[in-house]
Amino acid sequence: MKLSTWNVNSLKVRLPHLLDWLSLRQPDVVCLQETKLEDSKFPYDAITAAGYHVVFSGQKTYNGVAILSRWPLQDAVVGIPGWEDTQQRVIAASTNGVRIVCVYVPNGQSTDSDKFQYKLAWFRALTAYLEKELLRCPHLAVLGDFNVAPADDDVYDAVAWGDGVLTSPAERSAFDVLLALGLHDSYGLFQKTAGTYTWWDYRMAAFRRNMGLRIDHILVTPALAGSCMAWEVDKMPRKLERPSDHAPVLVTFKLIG
DNA sequence: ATGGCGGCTCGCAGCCGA
Repeated sequence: MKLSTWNVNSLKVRLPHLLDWLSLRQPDVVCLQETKLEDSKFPYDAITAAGYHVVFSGQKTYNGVAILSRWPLQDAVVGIPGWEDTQQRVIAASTNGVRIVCVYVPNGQSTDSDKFQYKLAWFRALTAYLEKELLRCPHLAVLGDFNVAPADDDVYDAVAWGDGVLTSPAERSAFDVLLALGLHDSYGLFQKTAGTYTWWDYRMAAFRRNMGLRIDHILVTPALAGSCMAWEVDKMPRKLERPSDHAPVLVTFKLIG
């Protein structure tokens, strides 16, 4: 079973890349972020024609999330239940016995902004939500763009980034609190390689110079971690013309059944 | 090194992302 996550930065623009990538890599489950599409404009037909079931929640211009799966998707839940949010950043569903939670964590803009306070509040709400979900779902994975580089090794120049947004102690603490619920960052299950990133700025030839951050993550319960065989960031789509600034991340599981 | 890039919009400039 192969699970993946990809911030596509506009599904309208990136649909050809996505369809090519699905055909090439054949992931079983794909979580998408920043679709930037109203639900009425979601490319449902193209994705089902590619052999995937899909659930989605979007809005105009910003945000928007979706889950694609080879298997039927059941019990879809949009947003964080009981927590009001006008921004479409979370969708969850069950497929092939695994609870999938797709997240697009707020960016935060700068640590002294209102948007940063929203980011921290959002993390608290997500944590409370997942705490309950974990009680009933031993096979659960949280995939998405977390907008947090958990450690200095996840930043091409930790000194330059300092305590700013994406690397601040407050955000790293929020991320750690999430893991403390009983989730593993699947990247940490394997040998780490220096310079492993999932996002590169469009500017400054950042991708060519590997000036990136590891901010897209796949978190898994202990039951899933035990069958996790591989973690990978696929840099190929980042090399295409008009790429997303994020590359897809994949994990492979050896599951019974 | 946040500016350069690239997405979006009742667009032609400004907001937002990371």
